[in-house]
Amino acid sequence: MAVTDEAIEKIKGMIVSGALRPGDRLPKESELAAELGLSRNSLREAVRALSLIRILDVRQGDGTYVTSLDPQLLLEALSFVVDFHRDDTVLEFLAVRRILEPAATAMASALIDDDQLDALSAQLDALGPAPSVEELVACDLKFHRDIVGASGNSVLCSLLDGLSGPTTRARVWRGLTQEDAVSRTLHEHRMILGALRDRDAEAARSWATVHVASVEQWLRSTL
Amino acid sequence: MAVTDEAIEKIKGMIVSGALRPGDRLPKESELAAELGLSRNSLREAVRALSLIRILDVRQGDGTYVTSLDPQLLLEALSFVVDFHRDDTVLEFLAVRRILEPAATAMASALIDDDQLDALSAQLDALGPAPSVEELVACDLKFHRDIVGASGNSVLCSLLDGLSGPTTRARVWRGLTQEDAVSRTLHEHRMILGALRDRDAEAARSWATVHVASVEQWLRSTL
DNA sequence: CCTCCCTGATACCTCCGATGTATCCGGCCA
DNA sequence: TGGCCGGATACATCGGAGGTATCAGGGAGG
Repeated sequence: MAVTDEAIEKIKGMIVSGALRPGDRLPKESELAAELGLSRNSLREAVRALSLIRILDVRQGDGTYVTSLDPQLLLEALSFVVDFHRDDTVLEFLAVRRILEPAATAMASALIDDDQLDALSAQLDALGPAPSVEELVACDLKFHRDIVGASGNSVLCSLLDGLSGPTTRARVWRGLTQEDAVSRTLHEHRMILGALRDRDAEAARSWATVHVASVEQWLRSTL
Repeated sequence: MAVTDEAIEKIKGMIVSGALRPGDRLPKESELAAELGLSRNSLREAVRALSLIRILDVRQGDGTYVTSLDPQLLLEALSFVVDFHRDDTVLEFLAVRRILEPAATAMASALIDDDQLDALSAQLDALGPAPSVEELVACDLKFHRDIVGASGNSVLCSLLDGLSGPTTRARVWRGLTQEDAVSRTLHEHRMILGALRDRDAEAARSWATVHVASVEQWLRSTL
């Protein structure tokens, strides 16, 4: 195995074993390189790779630190990976989202509090009578993100966040090509919100399923 | 932004835009470095980072290639990230798996063919009367992987594969500490298989839920 | 006495050039 | 024809030099 890969494994080992804790500072490049038995150049490759997936946080002039290792942070890297997928696999991502999103919405129905519900209502009302496509997509993303965030499972939340990336483009196209998609989407949002207010987990789950499935159906017929 | 990060973005852009296709070979280090306007050393950091998450495949003495970009390959990187999570977030991962696995099992009930069902049966029968913990865990992983693989959704399959990593340790502990876990697990496996043979999606979903939930419950009571 | 600016130390950033090593391919020999 | 061998190619690794961002501490000014 290459020395750089060894270094990646060793640093990973130090973190997993607990020798390095979240927020800890690593020895400076030259020291760590000497400690691991490789050149600074090769060590930098290892650090850069771990930095890309948010394991390490490098700050010039300061030092290199272990990140918080929060699920949210680590799964952020997922969206980077997801960006590389071509359109023909978008349907598979959407199918997974269709499984997760209804479950998350149902979970949220039991945990979301009144303040959050009011905020969601205000958010929907804030949309003008003729919103732009960009506004609509942003609102849609925030609406679902807030609900999933109330599910109480940060892994689930981050995962859905990452998976929603590739469907965003699809939503834009849909807004551009399908006229009644806007009003239908807003209606579905209000129905989901209503189900959450009623603490009706099954209704919330069903409306979320309908919501994702409509995008899926449209996309399937288009490709 | 640092030149290395710029290089990462540029290479990503070349792939996403289609200028570089899966399997394509990149220009050699020195040429690509000149093309992107940075040193070979800095370029190597970018390439190494993209190599860690399976976007690029570097072969010494040959060249650097774009991988197939299959969802399976890219989500392999997920398990690397998941390894960094501490035990206190295992429950959240397990909760996500509890959502996905039943859905995948239900999907498989409609698609799995007789040969695959026979293979699963043979696999369960192959376990001796007193299997070791390692054998049991390996068998358990393979059993679920094969079923999820029959769901027809490779993204779902890879995702579950990645998420199952951290629960593996839990399963080992369980096998070590809970006496009747072995026979109960095997019984649940047979019931899942029976539901698949009957093409009974709802029964398959329920047995899969029971299966994951039992691990979740045990883990919750232990931590 | 407190605040602001400057300066030095520290640590990462970027580059260059050289050497080692694995792979591929074409020519040579049996 | 088939296998062996050496050159060409491209990545792997190294050591050092100069640049830049950050932080902490000291001194001038209010």
